[in-house]
Amino acid sequence: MESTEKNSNFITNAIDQDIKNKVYTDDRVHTRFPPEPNGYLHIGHAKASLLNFRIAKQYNGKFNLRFDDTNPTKEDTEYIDSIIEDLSWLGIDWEDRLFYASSYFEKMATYAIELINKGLAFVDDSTAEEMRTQRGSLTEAGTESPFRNRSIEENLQLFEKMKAGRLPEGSRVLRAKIDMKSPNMNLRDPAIYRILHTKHHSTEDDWFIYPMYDYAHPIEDALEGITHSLCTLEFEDHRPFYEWVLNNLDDFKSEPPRQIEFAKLNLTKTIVGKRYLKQLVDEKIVDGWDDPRLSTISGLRRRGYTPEAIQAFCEAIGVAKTNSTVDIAMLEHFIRDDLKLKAPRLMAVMDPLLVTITNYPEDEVEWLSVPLNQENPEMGDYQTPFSRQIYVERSDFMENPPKKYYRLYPGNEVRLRGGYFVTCTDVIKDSDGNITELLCTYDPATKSGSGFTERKVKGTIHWVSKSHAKAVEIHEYDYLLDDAESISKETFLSAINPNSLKVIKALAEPAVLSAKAFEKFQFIRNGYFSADPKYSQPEAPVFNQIVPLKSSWKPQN
RNA sequence: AGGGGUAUAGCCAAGUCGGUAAGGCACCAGAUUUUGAUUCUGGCAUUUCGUAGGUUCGAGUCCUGCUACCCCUGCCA
Repeated sequence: MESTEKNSNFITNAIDQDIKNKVYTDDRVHTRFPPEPNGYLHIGHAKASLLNFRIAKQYNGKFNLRFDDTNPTKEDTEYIDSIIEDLSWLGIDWEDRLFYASSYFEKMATYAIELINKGLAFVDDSTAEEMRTQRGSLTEAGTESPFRNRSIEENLQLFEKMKAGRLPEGSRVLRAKIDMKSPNMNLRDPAIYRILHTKHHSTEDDWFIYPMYDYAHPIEDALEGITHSLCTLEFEDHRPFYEWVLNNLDDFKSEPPRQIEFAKLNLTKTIVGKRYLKQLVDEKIVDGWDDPRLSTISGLRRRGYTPEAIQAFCEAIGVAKTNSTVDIAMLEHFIRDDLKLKAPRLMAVMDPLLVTITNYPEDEVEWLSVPLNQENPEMGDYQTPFSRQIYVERSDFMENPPKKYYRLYPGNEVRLRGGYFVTCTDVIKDSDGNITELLCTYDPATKSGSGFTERKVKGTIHWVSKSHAKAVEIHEYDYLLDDAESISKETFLSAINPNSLKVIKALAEPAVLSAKAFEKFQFIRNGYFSADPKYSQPEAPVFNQIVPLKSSWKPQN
């Protein structure tokens, strides 16, 4: 259910202050998540969107979804669809508040004219290179554009021509007139409108000019009545301009939104960040945006992660201003935790070794009744077939076991989960010395559920009846990257783990065959698995390993 | 003439007015266990909060100086 106590963080502290100071009418809180539809969402977006959504909820406020579609050269409706799908799946609810920055284009242009009329914006003919030179450097002041002091009248006329599409792309730009000597580069007369004769996915051919993010964003926020505009750390330097825009526009004098910045999410052993994910997709290093190895929302979903696990993870990592890298083990913890009671627990053998139970009748088949999830009795029992020949995991037998090896070895007795105790009597090898089969005997008195308590056994292993075993393809994943500190976002491509996908032909008990896409199981002692939506066929599921089970078993000497 | 940020355990992270370092992950013990899982119990910052000083009865919190790391010179967001 609901977590009883919310962790406080610097953002809720700031909101609490605003409430104390009565900054916003009725102590209202209104947040938003403003993705640009130019790619797929990843776990970092999950953090940001859930943060905004939760804060709104926590203060009985409102939350908007807004597509920041101000750059038609990069954006596409494909991304809009995927973003809506991913956010819905994550459990985020924007009710009827789905907005597009592009629907404010007319108003933004009107506000630009207001700035021109106030002498706060001018049309610049300088080329991009000239502007770069004018801007100065981090340690040197910039110089003013020769077009900076055009008359308001001329600026108005030129801006109108830009807007009407009568000026070529890139030929002019509308700039805010602030301070070329500012130590903050973002205040050195930033461009607020550029000419782009590109078809926009939504406004199509209506516009020839498009607003820049720094200009558009405060207006979008203010128009929607946003109170707390949460964004990532790299925008800290942009905040003064955000405030400049709102301060200089008459409509936004009262209760302007407040920008608060937080740190992006990084994860160990993988890469987060749209730009890098796109590289992996474009260079076909992975199987599309929803490759189960990626940190995209669609990838995590396909891998088998649940919204609940991602929500719990995002809550647990908190939010702060420290640049940090969260251990991927934390993400894995939350999917195990979520699936623990939800997933039926069945048996599948990844690397089969044949076992013949020599004292078990040739043609007999017993249907054993086994709980689907011992920790969740409500799930009930199911039937699984047992017979004279079974497969066990090759790693569950050792001819010369180390100390504290509880599994099968010559002379040792183990429990077959849901079945009987068996004792290994013989090892059969081929001419090369490879083990091809084990001979065991079973004790009929030890049947599961019979109440047998006379002796105990240290090890319980999983198995599958040979004649009932179904071949099932398993995709087992390793991390995309090492944990090495030497890996940076610039060099990560060369550090990609070439063996991150391992395809296994496993043998599973019959019950798994009916698995539908996204259906999840625990394969006992192996981990959590989810039926892949792309490769699974009716009665022939392909499973993605979501995460292995934890194990404290370490072979010693 | 540079500016803006951040430093609390292996990893996240809380720490209102200065009052004697939450929680989670990971890890380590032990108990339970028909999964070496789960569950449970205990351990895990007192030459301690990047560092050196200062103020104070008392400092992670206040002051001063250092250091390290991140961000900023798109007509991207």
